[in-house]
Amino acid sequence: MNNALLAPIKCGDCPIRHRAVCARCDDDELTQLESMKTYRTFAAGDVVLWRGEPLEFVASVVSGVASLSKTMEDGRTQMVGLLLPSDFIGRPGRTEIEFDVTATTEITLCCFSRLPFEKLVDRTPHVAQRLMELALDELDAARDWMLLLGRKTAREKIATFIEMLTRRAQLDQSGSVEALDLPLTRDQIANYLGLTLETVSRQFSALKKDGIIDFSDRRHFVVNDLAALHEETGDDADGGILS
Amino acid sequence: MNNALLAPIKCGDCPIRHRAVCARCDDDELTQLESMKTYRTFAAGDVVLWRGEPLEFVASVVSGVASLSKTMEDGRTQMVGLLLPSDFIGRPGRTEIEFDVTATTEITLCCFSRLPFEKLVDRTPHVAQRLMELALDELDAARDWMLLLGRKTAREKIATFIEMLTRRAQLDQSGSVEALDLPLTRDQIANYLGLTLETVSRQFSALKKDGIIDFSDRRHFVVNDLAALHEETGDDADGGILS
DNA sequence: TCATATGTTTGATCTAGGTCAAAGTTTGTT
DNA sequence: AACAAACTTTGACCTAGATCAAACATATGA
Repeated sequence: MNNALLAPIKCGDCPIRHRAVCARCDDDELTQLESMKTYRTFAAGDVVLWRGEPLEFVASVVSGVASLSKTMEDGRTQMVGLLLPSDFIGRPGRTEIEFDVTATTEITLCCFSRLPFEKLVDRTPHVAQRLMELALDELDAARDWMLLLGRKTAREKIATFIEMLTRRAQLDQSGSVEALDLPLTRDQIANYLGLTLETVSRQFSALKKDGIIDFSDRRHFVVNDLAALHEETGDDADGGILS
Repeated sequence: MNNALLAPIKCGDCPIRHRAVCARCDDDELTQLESMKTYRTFAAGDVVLWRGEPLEFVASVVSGVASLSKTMEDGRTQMVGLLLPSDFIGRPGRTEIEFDVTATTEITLCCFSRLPFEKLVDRTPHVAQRLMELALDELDAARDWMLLLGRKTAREKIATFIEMLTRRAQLDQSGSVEALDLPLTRDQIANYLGLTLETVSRQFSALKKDGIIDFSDRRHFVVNDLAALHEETGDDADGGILS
């Protein structure tokens, strides 16, 4: 199978590459997708989807960041995923989700109505194949995170998180060396890493004191030494966390 | 779509229902599957697949239990999944895995060579659909486990684990009330739950002291009070962990 | 501009679960 | 039966990270 043909492509005027769509889609398919496309914007803090709510659309993140999270009865919450630009929301064949999706920054989604989209998927096996790819990528990411949650120290967790944000930013913005956006509050980061917000703050301070990162303000950081940062993640040389 | 048609069915003389195969498979497809089927048995402790090793086969677990695990350079390990009878091993479109698969008890797999199986999948969209279902189930299970690893106490983790084993046993053996098999050592359970083996042992002792479970020997337990056990899991009434 | 709300940092203290150590159990082997 | 290897339990102690508390920033709005 030709991998180039499976590479994600741009779709209309979206600034991102839709991972669910690829160069094997013919013009007719792309036109159909284009015609069912609508944009939706949510403010930081808005809930995009509640757990158990019927799914009306699938979507790609065009800009901004959203979180997937699970909450226990007593309020303890754990993020189970982060949606960054170009990530896909949708579960082929499922009509609901079992976690909340919340915008952590202002976010714009490129939405496709679920039913027409699924009909298109049923007719086009290579799109179905691509969605399977995405599901397996998410599964790999979830399992990497299980290792992080179960076995890493607070410092390793923070280093892994910053490295992941840096990698993603490099992928998307092709290597700008400016300060990067920290799209979550300390509290949200804590919920992502299985820590408390105080521990997150302390570890940020420690990494800063050690000269590995710097903060221009509390929502923007710079990595001074990527190799040193990687050393702190606990992952082996080639790097465990991807996507 | 008719759900009954998507229910897993028995395949030849396997004592389990293959989740990857369903009643929509026609006789021709079933015959093809039957012809590419081989059984493999591994002793407790054997590695079924190493991380990074090319996948030669996909398989269903017929009997016994295997674990999926990730290991850090310094030896810390975290299980990222358990394979119980009827579970499926295989990643459509992927040629390798990024975790180790190890038999934790003697295990028998019903294997299908990967390439012929994938060709069959490509020809039969409903099997592809079913594999997508399985991937999404795994993803849901992984995310439930992320909540467990990130936010639950040792006691809640142990209770959740025992409840999960009990649920699965009820599903498979239709409600026998005898002692259930504990298919992992204390050390393996610790690696599954993000704990140490000593903590696992102490929590087992505590639950026993509280009359919630009993041990006939160290590899067999009885749940005296399922409702009380559920109370200890931290999950809400309807129960979070499925699979 | 001041006031109030929302985040963040830092310090002091506490504790769940880890670590270290030793004694029991079970299982398999000769 | 006796020994060894593997696994489990229990106790004593320790520590990473949680909890509690207070000061400090930064933003929003009247």
